[in-house]
Amino acid sequence: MGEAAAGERRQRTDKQRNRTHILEVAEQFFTEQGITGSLDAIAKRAGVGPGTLYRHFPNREALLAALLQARDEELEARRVAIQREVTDSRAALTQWLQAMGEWVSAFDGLPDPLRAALTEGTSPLALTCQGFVTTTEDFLRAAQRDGYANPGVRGRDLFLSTLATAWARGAAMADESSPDALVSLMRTGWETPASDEGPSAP
Amino acid sequence: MGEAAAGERRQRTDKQRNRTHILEVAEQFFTEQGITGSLDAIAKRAGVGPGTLYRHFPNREALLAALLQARDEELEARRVAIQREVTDSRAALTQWLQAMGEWVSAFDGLPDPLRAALTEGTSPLALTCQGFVTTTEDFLRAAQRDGYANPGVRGRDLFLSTLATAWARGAAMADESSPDALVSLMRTGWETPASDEGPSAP
Amino acid sequence: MGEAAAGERRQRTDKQRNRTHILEVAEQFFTEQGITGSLDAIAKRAGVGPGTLYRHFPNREALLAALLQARDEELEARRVAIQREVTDSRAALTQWLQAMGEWVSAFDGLPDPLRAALTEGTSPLALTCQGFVTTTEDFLRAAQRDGYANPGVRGRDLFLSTLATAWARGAAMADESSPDALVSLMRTGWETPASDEGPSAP
Amino acid sequence: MGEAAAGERRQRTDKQRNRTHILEVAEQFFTEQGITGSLDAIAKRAGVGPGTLYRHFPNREALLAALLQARDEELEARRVAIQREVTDSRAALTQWLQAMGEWVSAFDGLPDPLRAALTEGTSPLALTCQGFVTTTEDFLRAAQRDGYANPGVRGRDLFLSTLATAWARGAAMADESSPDALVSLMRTGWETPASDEGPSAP
DNA sequence: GATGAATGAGGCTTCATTCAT
DNA sequence: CATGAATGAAGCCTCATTCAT
Repeated sequence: MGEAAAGERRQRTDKQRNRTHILEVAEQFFTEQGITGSLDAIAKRAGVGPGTLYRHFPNREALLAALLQARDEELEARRVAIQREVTDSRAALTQWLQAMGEWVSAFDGLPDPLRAALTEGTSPLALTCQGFVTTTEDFLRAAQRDGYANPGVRGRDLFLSTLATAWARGAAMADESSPDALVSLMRTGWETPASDEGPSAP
Repeated sequence: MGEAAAGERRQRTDKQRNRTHILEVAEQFFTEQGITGSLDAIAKRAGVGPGTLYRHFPNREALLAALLQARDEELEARRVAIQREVTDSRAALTQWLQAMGEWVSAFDGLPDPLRAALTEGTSPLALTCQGFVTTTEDFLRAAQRDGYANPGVRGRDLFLSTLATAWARGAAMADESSPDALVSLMRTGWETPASDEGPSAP
Repeated sequence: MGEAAAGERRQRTDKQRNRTHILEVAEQFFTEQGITGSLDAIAKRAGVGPGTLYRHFPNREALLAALLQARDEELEARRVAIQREVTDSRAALTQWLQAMGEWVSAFDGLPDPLRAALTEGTSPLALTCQGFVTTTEDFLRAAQRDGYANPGVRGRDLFLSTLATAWARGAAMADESSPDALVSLMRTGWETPASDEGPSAP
Repeated sequence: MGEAAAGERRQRTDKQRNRTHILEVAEQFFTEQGITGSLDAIAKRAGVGPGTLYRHFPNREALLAALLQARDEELEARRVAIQREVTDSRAALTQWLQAMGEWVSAFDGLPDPLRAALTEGTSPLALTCQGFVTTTEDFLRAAQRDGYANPGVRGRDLFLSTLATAWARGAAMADESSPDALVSLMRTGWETPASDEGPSAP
């Protein structure tokens, strides 16, 4: 218990540095093994006791949230860039969806807790999700206003669809073309645009 | 064949009965608790030892595969009915996608192993998946031939998309409109059909 | 997980023998360390995996109950002997209380779960407790009928008091005379019998 | 002493204030949750670091001892009142025992460390216990001198018995009559006063 | 073929205690 | 002196899988 080898005790490093280090390790770990890997293993790899990990991040979701927050800034920057540089609201929405799609594909298994957070609200990830939905709504609204996007579509649906697409991409998608196919499906659907008359020759 | 010893036949009968019973129990169990519950619990509920379960189905996927195969007949019947009764290839594809969507939503969590089976091929579920893809291709080909479906779309993509939609539906989707929204998204996409000219203001 | 070193796998011994062995080990362990020792440690000492211990005894109380059941027979024999051989109902009650007192002092800390079981009823120990109360009531009733025991006293109180006395005895009672003192206190109280007149000088 | 630096005095004052606050919080905490709760939780609730708690009270027993010492004054007052106002030594002893019984029931689980302290002597609670024993001896001696209490009884036994009774009362004693029953048992015992002859009708 | 006992790694979590700052 | 991050042993429990009977 308390009588741990005192000599071996890791010097108290700067808390922030430690936290950062854990995050780095977790990032790598999740990248390799997906987000369901053991937290203890992360602690071990980071060279800290499980209690330390627990102190910083009381559960997997909290760790995940912290991890994603760091990446958030990147995405935020991308969002700003799109809004600033892409004047075409259709292209803007497309690019935003792609950026978001990449983001939620960061780790294998990530879409699952995000989906859960979307509906449960109690998760630390809920805020992140909400932000995504809101931003998507912004882009979508512009596209709809310009007649580029179907009026019935909601931002939330697009986010969920993006999650689903990322989920489908999964860990190892042997078929490289599928990811794009799904994105494209989400964009144009499988149905040919309804022209006034029926198909050419039934 | 016919002259098999009575004892052997009796055994076979028992074994078959056992297998069937396990499947029934598993079906109920998975329906209630999702597909990630403990196999031991299923064995216990079925009144057999875990070894027996294991003998029939060496792992969770095998059990799942057998379970789905049993349900297959229902879906197969639906497929036949669609092909026989629905002459419009677009409606046929739509109905098939819906049927498939319901099917892969049978148990909470089912889309995950199905996706895995789609890419790994070694899974006992792979065959099932392949059957879906093939059937989807059939319907899709007809719709494409009639000009109802975009030519670039592949059966595999539609199946994967159906899986993704089922995944998004998930266990508890508070927002009831989302499932339909996703299906519709998959069908028509978010983008407005490209008319000849661009939107009012590019 | 499942890929445990197969060669080292302990041969499946007779289940009963194994169970008995665990009980023996637990008995010794609890005797040494009190009943709050780690169950994992018991498993380890018994040379079985924690799962095995858990299979036989799903929790500490169950293990305890099994352990006590074995001792129960001994106590039961003692009860029968007292009832058969001790004609004096006062002596009989006294002896029974002593026997019970020894029984509940079997392990350090045992009185705690027994007390809990007495009030909660859901514990596997509840039955045991109830049996004690009932038997105590039998002896007590006889003593009361013969005018040896105060009418207001209830069997349940005597059992609880016996528990409390055992608790007080605790692990290490340096003062050897205290246990007896408490028993005697429970028997005669601290107050001098109320004679007709008050004391000599108030 | 008087010429101590102002800074030092300020520190001392702060420290004292801190200590007092911790005690208040601990009192409430133990009252709510029993004495086995986590010390960290107390520190947190008190708004100090665990190190601070530890500095003031090197372990749970020390904290408890300090806590009880604070409550001691109340009991002490009660003792004085009894000694001053209750002239009947029997009533005095009774009242003291009751006061003490209430005192040791202050927190759920308190009797355990007190018992330990009684036998181990090294505990910070030992002094408190010793005080109780001594006071009990005083009251008891008077009662014995007046012929109200049995000569063989010792103060220590009465204290231990009081502890045991408090333990039996425990957290949730469904049966409301038991506590009183035990107290009364301790007072008069279960046995009818030994008259010269045997019982009325054997 | 059926059984179900056994396995045991490994997940999560808690918390008394230390000690750098 | 106060702080609170860090420690890490240790507890509990689960469950896929094996294999003697």
